[in-house]
Amino acid sequence: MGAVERRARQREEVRSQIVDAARDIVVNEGYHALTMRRIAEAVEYSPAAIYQYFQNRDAIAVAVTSEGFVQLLHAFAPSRSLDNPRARLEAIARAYVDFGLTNPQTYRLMFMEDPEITRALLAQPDRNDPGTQAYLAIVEPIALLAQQGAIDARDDASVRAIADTLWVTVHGIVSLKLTCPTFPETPVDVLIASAMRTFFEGILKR
Amino acid sequence: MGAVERRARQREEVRSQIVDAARDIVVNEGYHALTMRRIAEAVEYSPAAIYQYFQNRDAIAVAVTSEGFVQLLHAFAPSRSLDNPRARLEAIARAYVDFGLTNPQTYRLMFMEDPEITRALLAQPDRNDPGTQAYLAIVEPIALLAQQGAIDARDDASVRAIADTLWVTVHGIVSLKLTCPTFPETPVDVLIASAMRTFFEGILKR
DNA sequence: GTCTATAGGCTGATAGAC
DNA sequence: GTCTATCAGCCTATAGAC
Repeated sequence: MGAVERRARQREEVRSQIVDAARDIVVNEGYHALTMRRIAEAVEYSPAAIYQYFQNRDAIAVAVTSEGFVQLLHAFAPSRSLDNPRARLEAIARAYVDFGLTNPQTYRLMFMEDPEITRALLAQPDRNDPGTQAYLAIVEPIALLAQQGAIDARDDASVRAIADTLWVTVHGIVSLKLTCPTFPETPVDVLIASAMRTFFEGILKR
Repeated sequence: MGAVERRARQREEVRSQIVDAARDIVVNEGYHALTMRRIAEAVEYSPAAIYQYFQNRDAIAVAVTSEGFVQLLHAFAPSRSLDNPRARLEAIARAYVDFGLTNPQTYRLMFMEDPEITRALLAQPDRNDPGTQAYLAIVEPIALLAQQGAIDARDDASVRAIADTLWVTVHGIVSLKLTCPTFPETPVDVLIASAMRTFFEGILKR
């Protein structure tokens, strides 16, 4: 026993060192700085060696982005204990914006940079990937509100339309602030409060 | 008369040929393809000659982006004839999303790529640049609604907070669709209808 | 003003030795 | 598996001839 498993383990070890190094480069210098040479330098291998572990640079970028979705899902964890669906949604929305603003380069990679990378992780029908899980964390409380009759949403598509409305709002806050930090001038906490208030006033029946 | 003015005119002519070529490259291939060599090839000059007209590549990118803001402002023009502030806002919001989706590479350059380029055009106190004009096109109808007592907005900052809420919403729709064209699945016309309905239900007093 | 030539970098990816 | 060496490009920007 052992030799095969040990080698597989060592291989995984090196792979994760590569992804760790790549993540550090992206976080500190942005996606544009993610080159095979820089990664190789960081893990103290030759650039050629990296290709034994990843087919190309894109595959490494996808691995880093995938980690980002895991982190985002983790950022949602505390909110999930809230029973009240509105409170949960609001906590998730704030966690989302907070995640994006505190991990700007990761967020850019996940949602603003290369559609191919984003598609590789979000466009799959697989309902167990972290990206879809994060999405469902938004959909579920909305479905609950619909069930309770608190909002108007006859079918599944209507529930998802409202969830997507919330998603584009928080994504809009993050992505605009990342590219235009000073204009518009509304501070981000005021902006998110206004957006949340407007959203709930807009969807809740009265 | 003549010699000095003619040279200035010719100079402007070449400058605008350069910007036109740069815009075509961005529109057809994206910002990453905007290189001095490609621009020079398109205008049939040597790369070195371009530096007689622009200090560097960034200055050309700023000029292209600036044109984008002019185009955006033009896209708003038809909406401005609408007297009803809500109808005007809704028309502007739809024009905004339409502009972003039909000019994806220009939109990326304006709002999703390089914060330096965006700042060069948006962060100035100058209230006459097209970017600020476009922003004011959103602020004004909101101020009107506030004046009419249709919404709750005591002061200027509150008006701007609501305007910014609308802006991040439409920006969120465009920028998410540009990077994730297929996920979320809500079609863009349904999404914008939901977002507009939610926004107005959310801000209008009843 | 415009050119050629070039400095001085950078990139992803691969062949072939060990 | 890992290396060195290299292919085959790409880039911005400038010096200096004309």
